[in-house]
Amino acid sequence: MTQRSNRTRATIEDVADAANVSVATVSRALRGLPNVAPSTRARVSEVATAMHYRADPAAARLAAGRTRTIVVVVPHLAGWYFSTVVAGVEAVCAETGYDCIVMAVGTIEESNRLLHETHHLERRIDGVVLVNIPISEAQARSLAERGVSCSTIGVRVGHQPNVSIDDVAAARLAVDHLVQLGHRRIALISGQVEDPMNFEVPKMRQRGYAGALEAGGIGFDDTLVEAGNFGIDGGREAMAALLDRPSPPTAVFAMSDEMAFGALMTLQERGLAAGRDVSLVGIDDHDVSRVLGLTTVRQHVAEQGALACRGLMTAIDSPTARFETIRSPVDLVVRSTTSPPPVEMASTGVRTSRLS
Amino acid sequence: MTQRSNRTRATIEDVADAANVSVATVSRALRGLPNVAPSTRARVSEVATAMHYRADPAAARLAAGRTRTIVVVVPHLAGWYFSTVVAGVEAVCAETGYDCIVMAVGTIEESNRLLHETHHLERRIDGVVLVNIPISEAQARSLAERGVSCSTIGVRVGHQPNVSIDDVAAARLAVDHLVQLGHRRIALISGQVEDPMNFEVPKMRQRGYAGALEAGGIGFDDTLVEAGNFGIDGGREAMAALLDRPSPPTAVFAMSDEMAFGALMTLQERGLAAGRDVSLVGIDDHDVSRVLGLTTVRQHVAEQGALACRGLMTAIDSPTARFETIRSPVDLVVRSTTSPPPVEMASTGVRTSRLS
DNA sequence: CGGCGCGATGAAAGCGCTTACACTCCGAGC
DNA sequence: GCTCGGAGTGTAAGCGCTTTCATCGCGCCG
Repeated sequence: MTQRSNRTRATIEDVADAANVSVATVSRALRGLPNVAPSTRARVSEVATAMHYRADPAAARLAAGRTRTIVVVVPHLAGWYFSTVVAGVEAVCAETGYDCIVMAVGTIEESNRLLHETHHLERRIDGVVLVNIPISEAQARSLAERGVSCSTIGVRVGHQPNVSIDDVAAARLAVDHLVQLGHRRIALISGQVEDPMNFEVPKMRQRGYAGALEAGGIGFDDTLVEAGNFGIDGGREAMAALLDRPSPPTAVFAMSDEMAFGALMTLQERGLAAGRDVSLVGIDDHDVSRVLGLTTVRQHVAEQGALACRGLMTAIDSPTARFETIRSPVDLVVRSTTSPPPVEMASTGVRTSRLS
Repeated sequence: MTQRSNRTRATIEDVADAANVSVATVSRALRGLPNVAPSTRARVSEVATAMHYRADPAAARLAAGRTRTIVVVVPHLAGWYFSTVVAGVEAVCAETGYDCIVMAVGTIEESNRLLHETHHLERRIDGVVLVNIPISEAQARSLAERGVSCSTIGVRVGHQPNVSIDDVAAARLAVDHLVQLGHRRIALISGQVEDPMNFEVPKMRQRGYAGALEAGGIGFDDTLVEAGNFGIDGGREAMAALLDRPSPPTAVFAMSDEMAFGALMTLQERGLAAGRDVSLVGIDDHDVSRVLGLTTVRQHVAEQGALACRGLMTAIDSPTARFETIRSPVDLVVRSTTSPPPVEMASTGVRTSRLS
C-alpha cells in the first residue's frame, strides 16, 4: 500500500493498492458493474471515498468512448426563452451527472458549420439538444453515424426525441380570443418566414392565425401582416408599420411576448393604450408579461428543456430507439391588454372605449 | 499509407502515415509548436484537413492534462442578468476554442459542495468563472492547488481576475438622481443582506444609498428600507410593504430592475403611476426596462462576462499572475419612472402632480 | 578539416482509465 | 471423485494523444 503524496491526486491504482484488489475490480466496483462481491464493493468504495478518489474524466472518456457530456445549442444565450430552456436542460444534466456545454449559433452559417461538419462533435460529446435550430435529415444521420445522439425542441427530425408545442393551436388560441372579443381587424406581428434559422415556427403560427380568422368568418388581409425579428425591436417596428396603415387593426397578435413588448412601446409612443385602443396578445408568458399585464399564451419552457434533455439521455443509452414527439401544453392567460374593440364613431373617427 | 475505413475516424497515426512523418511531428505541426519545417507543417495540415482529422479531445486532455474547458457558475441560468453574463462568457469561449460548461448552484449548500470539495473539479476543467458566487480564500486556494484557475464577477478573491461594477457608486448614482429631483422620502428595496449566497452586492448598494442620502442632507430612515429576493416578486412585496407605511416614500430605489418591475406591479395594483405618484429607479438596464420606461443605472453585463472570461484564460495560461479588478462602467438612464415629487396638499393629503 | 550546435524529426514512454480474456475457486451434477 | 460452470478477480492490451529524449544532418567556427 503505497503512501501517495497528498499533493497528488489519487489514481485508480492507488485505490486498488489500498483496497488490495486490482484496478479492474476497482473500476467495476465503483461503476456498479456486476460480478463484484458485495463485501469487495463495500471496501472499495469506502477506500475510494476516504482517498477522495474520482475517476479522471478524460481517461474514462478515452477508454470508454463515452463523454458524459452533452451540448445544448441555441441561437442566443441571453433572452428569456432560450435561457429558460437552457436552465431546464442544465437541471437534468446536474441530476444525471452529465456535463452541460452551451453553444450559441446565431446564424445559419454557424449552424451549418456545427451540424454539417459533424466531425467537430464526434468524440466530444454524447449528444446534443437543438433548441430551435434547423437540421436536415442528412445532418441528423451524419450525427447519428458519428455516435452523437440528438434531441430537438421545435422542429422534429427523424425519430429523434423531440418536444414542442402545437404552434398552430397556440396561435389559434391567441387569435380566437381576439375574435371572441369581437375584433375583426386583427393584425399579425410575425417572425420572418424567410429566415433560414427560424421559419417553421412563424409558418405554423401564421397558419394558426389564418385558421382562427377563417373560423371567425374573417377574411385574411395581408396588409395586416407585418414581419420582424423575434425580439422587442422587431415588434416595435412592426407595430409602427401597422399603425401607419390606412385602416389600422383593432387587435394584434404578436408571435412572441418580446415582440408584444415592442408593440407596447410603439403604442405608448403614439399615446395609445393597449387593452383600450388596441388589443394585444403574445405567446410565451415571459417573466415580465405579468408586469405589463400582457395577455398571452403560456408555454412551459423550462419543462420543455428538461423533457428534451431526458429524451436525449434515453437516446444516448439506446441509440436505435424511436421517439414520439412530446407535446408541451399551452394555455391562454388573459390579462389587461385585451378587451373588446373600441366603438368606432363613424362621423368623427374618434375612438372611445366600448361600454360594458 | 493505409487506407483507413471511412466509417472510422482518422487518428493522428493515419495522418502521420499519410503525410510520411511521425505522430510527434503531426502533433507539433497541427498545434503550431516550433521546430517544424514550414514545408512539413503545410503538408501535414493539408493532409489533416483532407482527412477531416481532429484530435480526440479526451486523448489530448489525458495526455496533456489540459482540458480546454471552463465552467461558468451562476445561481440561476434563467433570468436576465445571469443569462446575459453567460452569453458573454460563451462568446469568448467560442472565440478561443474552449468548451463552456454551465452550472447552476442556487443554494449555499450546492455552492459549497462545488467549491469545497474541489476534487470534483480537478482534471475536469481548466478554470471557472464565478458569477456572484461567494467563495472563501481557502476555497480559492484549494482550487488553485488543484490546477483550476478562477475568475469572478462581483466579489473579488485573492489576486484572481475579477470584474465588477462599483456597486456603491451605482447605487449612489441612482439615489442622487432622486435627491436631485427633490425627493426626501426615498425608500430602498434591497436584496437580503443575510442571504449567504448574496450579501456583498446588497451591502454595497445599501452603502451607496445611505451615502447619497447623507450627501443630500437626508436622514436615514430604516422604516424606508425593505428587503426581498432579487426578482420580480421580491420587489413587488417590498413595494407593497413600503406603501403600507404610515408615511410612504415619494421615491424608491430598487437594487435591480427586476425588483423595480415588481414594484411597478404593486404600483399599478394600487392605482398609482410610477413617475407621477411615486418615482422609481433600478439597476441593470434590463432588456425590458425601456418598454416599461424604467429609469435605471445601466451596466454592461455581457461585456462583464466576456472580460471575466478573458481574464480567466489569461490566468489559465499563467497561473501565478496577479490581476487587478476591472471596473465595468455604469451610467444613469433617465426614463419616465422618475420625476420631481408630487406636491403634498397638506390639508387633504391629496397628491397632485407638481406644476413644472 | 574536425567538431559543435542547432533545427528538424522520430521512437517510445506514458496519461489513467475500461474491458476482453484468462484464471481461480467452489459447489452442483453425474 | 471428477467434471463442469459460473461467480469473482486479475492481467494486460488498448484508447489516441503529448512530450521527453535521442538521433540525424548540416552549416559554421576555429
